[in-house]
Amino acid sequence: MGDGLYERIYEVTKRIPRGQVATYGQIAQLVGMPKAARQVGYAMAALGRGAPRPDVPWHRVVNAKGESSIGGEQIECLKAEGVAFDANGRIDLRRFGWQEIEEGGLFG
DNA sequence: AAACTGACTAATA
DNA sequence: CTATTAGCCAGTT
Repeated sequence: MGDGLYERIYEVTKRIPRGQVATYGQIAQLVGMPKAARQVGYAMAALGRGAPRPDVPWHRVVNAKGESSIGGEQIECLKAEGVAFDANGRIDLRRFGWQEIEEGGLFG
């Protein structure tokens, strides 16, 4: 523990602000492994499976299409935080996608 | 030790 | 829109 890739993923996931979502690939980039989007998903799968990680908001992680890969509780949790889904069950990442850098304010 | 299984993404055809 | 391919890691059997 602590020196695994999964732990790194959990640390980044914990930084996602409430009411926003991040993609697997985005987190993969933040941990320094832009091609490890899969591992991010697998790391999330490892949660809610007897691994107590109540401090990791795994529900704020969705796929690149802006939709929940598992649905169910995932979607319910996001709706409860104010994240809106369209008729296709997709999230508008322009609005709810997590951006480390703020809008820039230049035009934002 | 080897094989299997998972909540992904981007590019190409 | 679908199918295929390459790139990643950890836990279970």
